[in-house]
Amino acid sequence: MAEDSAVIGRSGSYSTGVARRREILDRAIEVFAERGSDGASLRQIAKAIGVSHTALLHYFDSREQLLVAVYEHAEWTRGETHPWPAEATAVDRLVRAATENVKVPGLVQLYSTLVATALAEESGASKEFFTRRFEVTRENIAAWLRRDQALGLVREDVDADMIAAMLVAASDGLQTQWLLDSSVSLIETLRAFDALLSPCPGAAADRPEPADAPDRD
Amino acid sequence: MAEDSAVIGRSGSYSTGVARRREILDRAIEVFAERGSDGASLRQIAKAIGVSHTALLHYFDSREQLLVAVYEHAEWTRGETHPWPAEATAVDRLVRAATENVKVPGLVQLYSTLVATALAEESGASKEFFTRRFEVTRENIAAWLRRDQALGLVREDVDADMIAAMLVAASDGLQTQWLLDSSVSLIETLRAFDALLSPCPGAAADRPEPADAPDRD
DNA sequence: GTCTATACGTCGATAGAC
DNA sequence: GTCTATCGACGTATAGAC
Repeated sequence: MAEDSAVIGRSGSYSTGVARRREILDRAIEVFAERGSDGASLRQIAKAIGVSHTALLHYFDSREQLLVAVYEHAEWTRGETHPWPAEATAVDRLVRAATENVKVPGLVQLYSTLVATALAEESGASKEFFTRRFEVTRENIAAWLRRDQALGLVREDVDADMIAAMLVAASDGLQTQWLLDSSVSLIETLRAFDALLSPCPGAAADRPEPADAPDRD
Repeated sequence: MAEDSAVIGRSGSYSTGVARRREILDRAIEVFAERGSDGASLRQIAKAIGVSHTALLHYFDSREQLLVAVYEHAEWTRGETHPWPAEATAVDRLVRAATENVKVPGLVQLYSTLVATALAEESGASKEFFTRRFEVTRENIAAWLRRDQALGLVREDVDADMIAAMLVAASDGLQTQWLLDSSVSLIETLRAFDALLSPCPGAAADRPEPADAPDRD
């Protein structure tokens, strides 16, 4: 992920390892995007790439670690492209992420499968990855929420950390419901948080400044 | 589920089928509650019950249908016991359901696994069961929300059906996060919906009655 | 109807040859 | 680095005992 940028510029000889690893991940992402996580056995992924399934285990310790790496790589590849406008709110970011996710149902399926695996195991690659990932995601959203609060866009009588967990949960859960029944209005429902989180018009309101100076802690 | 009550009271001879089926489900629920969904292979469940694994397939068409039946039966068994106080709000009910769920992590794991399976398959028992289940759950919560709105407990500027989907999603997602990291305050975060959904103090407010007359449709 | 025994194909994983 | 061979466990199907 970050490590290879320090390696691939070298002589080109032993960089083939990480380059090949990346090729495998890129191709595996396509497999998931096209066929979903149904044909996701190690042997079927290997066949789609054109190698034996044991070859994959030379780059990844297990099937589970391969799948986690695929999801991580897909997320990273996608996140690289377009920057965020500075004025985007926390809900704005959730909405865009969800919009992009539903375009690739196979990856949402993969996400759901891996989270279920993480819940079921005593310990393992999935568990550690997703525990950490939820933690980071919650922290990011909480920071945006605090900025939104400082800007007067979000009511201040709620705890940003709790709302962050709630937003992540709602986003995940709504994507699940949407995949099962597309009549569930994913984006609209996420947008409903705008109304729930906006400061009440006649509220007490001893807000410090009208805008502009976010007092981050 | 409802069908057997019309059968088991009969002569007692051919009712042994559904009785045995029920025994299997009861024992399987214990297995999941004790060991989670890790040792959830057909063969391991059969061993815990004390029969060969093929015996299970005489009562259930496949492993997947057995697992769905286990979850359904566990949910039904639990729901039988205690009635709801009439004054409980939609959020109250979510909170109690979540409180009971986290007492049996194995069943939450099973739920998560089955939902992931439902998302991954083109069609199948899990997909149909959970699509329908989400639909029913959303409708129930939406009805409670509309009652809460009529009672003046929930703001009326939001759509009950959308909020229902949001509440189900948040509840599912928060249970997932809680299982991975118990520092996430599941109940408190669900309770935060009370503040988000309560009518704003100084809002426009052309509410019909102060309380007391829920106009159910 | 209830259940065991057996077999088939596939799975993730390992060991060792080239 | 990639292969073949092999392992035990899996879900499923079938035949037949009681």
